[in-house]
Amino acid sequence: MRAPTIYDLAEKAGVSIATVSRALNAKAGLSAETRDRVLAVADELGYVPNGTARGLSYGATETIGVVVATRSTNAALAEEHESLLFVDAVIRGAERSAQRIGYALLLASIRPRSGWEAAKRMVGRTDGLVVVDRAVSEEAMAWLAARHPVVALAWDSPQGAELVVRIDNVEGTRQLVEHLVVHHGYREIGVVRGPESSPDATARWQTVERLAATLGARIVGTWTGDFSAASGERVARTIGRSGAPLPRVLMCMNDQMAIGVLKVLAAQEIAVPQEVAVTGFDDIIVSRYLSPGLTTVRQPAEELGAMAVSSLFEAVRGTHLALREMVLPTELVVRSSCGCAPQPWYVASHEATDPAPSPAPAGMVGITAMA
Amino acid sequence: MRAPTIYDLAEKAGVSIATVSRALNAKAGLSAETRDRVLAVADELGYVPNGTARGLSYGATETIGVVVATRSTNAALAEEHESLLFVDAVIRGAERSAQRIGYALLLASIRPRSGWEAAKRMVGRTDGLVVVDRAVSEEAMAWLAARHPVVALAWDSPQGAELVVRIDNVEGTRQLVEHLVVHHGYREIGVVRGPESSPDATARWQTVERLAATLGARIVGTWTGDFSAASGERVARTIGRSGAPLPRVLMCMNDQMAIGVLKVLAAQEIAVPQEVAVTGFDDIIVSRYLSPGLTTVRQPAEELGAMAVSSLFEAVRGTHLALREMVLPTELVVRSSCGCAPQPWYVASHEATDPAPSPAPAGMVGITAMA
DNA sequence: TAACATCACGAAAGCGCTTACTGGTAAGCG
DNA sequence: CGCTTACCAGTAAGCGCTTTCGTGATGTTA
Repeated sequence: MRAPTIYDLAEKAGVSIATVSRALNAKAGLSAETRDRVLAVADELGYVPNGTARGLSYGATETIGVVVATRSTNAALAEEHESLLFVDAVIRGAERSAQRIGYALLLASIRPRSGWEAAKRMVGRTDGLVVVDRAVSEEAMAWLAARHPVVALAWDSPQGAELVVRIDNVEGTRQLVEHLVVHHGYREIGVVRGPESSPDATARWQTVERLAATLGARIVGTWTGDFSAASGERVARTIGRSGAPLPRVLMCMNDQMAIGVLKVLAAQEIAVPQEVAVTGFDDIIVSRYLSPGLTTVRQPAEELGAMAVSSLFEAVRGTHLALREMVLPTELVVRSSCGCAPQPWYVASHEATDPAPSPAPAGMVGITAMA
Repeated sequence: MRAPTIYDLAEKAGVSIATVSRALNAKAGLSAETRDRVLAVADELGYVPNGTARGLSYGATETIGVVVATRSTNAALAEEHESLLFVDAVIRGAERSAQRIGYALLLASIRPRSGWEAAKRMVGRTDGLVVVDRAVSEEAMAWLAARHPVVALAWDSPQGAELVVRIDNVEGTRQLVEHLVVHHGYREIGVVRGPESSPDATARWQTVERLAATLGARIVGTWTGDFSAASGERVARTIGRSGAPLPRVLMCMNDQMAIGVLKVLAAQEIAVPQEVAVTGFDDIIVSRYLSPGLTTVRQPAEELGAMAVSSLFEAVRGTHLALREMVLPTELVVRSSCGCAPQPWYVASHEATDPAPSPAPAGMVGITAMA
């Protein structure tokens, strides 16, 4: 049972295929009766347009590709899942945005030893690509960007990408450090850093270092994790074993490591925030459900994805866009792990359940032409 | 700058387009020199095949669509994210499986008031569809399945779907109840149920009810949530306000509700598991990082996605498949919220960090012909 | 050496659609 | 009344690829 084509519709409606096409695409220059007749037949036959044929003829796929990285080589390991929370949110945002403009979303994941063939193939199947968080090498990025509209997401300044969409790590970190040092008066800071390879981790750490000096606090120790909760655990146990006094606050460069740290501290019955305060970065979903609730910096992951797709769309549509960088704002989220009083119940309840109006989509903090 | 086509390659290599096509697709009947010459030219020009043209000519898109639901109407609300954890894992598994067979993955989300147009459109752009967790209505499912290969994931027996892939809720629940009643000897069980509309929730609840009776335990109360952590909070506060004595164990029909419950209990300084034990279902990522670690039942979400795609592929390829149902096994995950001793550190560490060999992909517990 | 199989490649059809271009009819105008 | 214009709808080209069929060259057999 072959799927019906416009030829079938044309025959059944007694018109030409051109007319069918015009009716289906709501083009002008068709009488209302003809249009309705065609649409009725289409409905009756359960017609669905063939996307490949349409794309070939129209000259555009109306599809946008999202390229993400799956760092772990082992699909069954927890660390893979963990590191992907951010990516999942980005994908959701991208899908939402794509659907709004009538585009489809094609997904490809780059695995450690898989090479970037999957990304390459997407060039011939999409109108543009969103490459998330260094999913491919610089060279691959340059290759892709040379022949396809590409936006780099959460990636500072890759070669060739027309567009960069990222968050304002500096401002988010600044607010957090200020809260800890100025508001709480903490003077001794321990830092759980992220992987060297991560631009986010680097930007956050450099800001902590710079601001701590400025504000009169001291970095009393740094440890390096890989952004996974497991690495947070490892770091916390290392600190415990060292016998050195705990810093007054442990700033973790993302939430997942903070979660690992909190778990170790709870097991060792070290009171948070009384003995040591702990903070994260990202505001992943569960952070609010930890005890104590994790003070962190919210990163608009969905908005990033949505913004990437919509700017890509404009780049494809619009005549041509200047090289641009979009920086989305972050937001300090104060819960109780920093030493602030726990929120009263109704607040927590409100936060989690209230169908309050959506916060306006994160606006752009700055759009700067890149040199 | 137009993208190079096989015509460009043909001209530059001095052969016909047929030969180019044969070289690119590694077809037989080509001399090695010719093949290499064509491939060299393709490489030089940075050729990427046009997927739409290929699909149109070849008669298959080599794409599989995944249709998921986004229940929340408000993209910015936490509940949306929460309910999607499972879906994210499914998508990852599906993508992995698709990539392995050289397929692309197209993603569409059905939003509350968006209708199922997005799913309909996918029929013309894919070779098959995976519909997750009642993302579309029964009628829509029937419509889709009537004209496209469709597999229903985590959805009992929709009209028309050729394939159903789901987990063994009954066995997972059975193990959990047995652990609580037989091993721990708990006799008074409170149940935090999921939404009526969820087949998973229903299957789990019915199993609890049946087994409790069989094993001599009593259901001392049931409350209904909507699978979100926020609803878990609400339920826990309701229980607290009621003044009634706590059941010895609160079985939550998924992890997210358990997380909400745990948060309230922690805030009210009710000791878990000493005063009340708490369990979940799903084994989402963070469950192991809670204090106490959440005892739950692991649901192989990624495997579900992978299995759905690979069976769909076989259904498309193979001559024709009988109606089938695939049931993936669940696994009881004992942590400390049930009253078991906390795992020694090295175990937790191992669980989270060790690059141990992947557990064998979950095998099928049963493949049964559906009537 | 004739007859025939095999091999390597080219010519051309066609996948289902969009979109110029074209034409035919009715209305509007001087 | 002859002409232009507007409105509808049909004809046909072509998007970039795969694949069938055909053909000349080469190798094989009696």
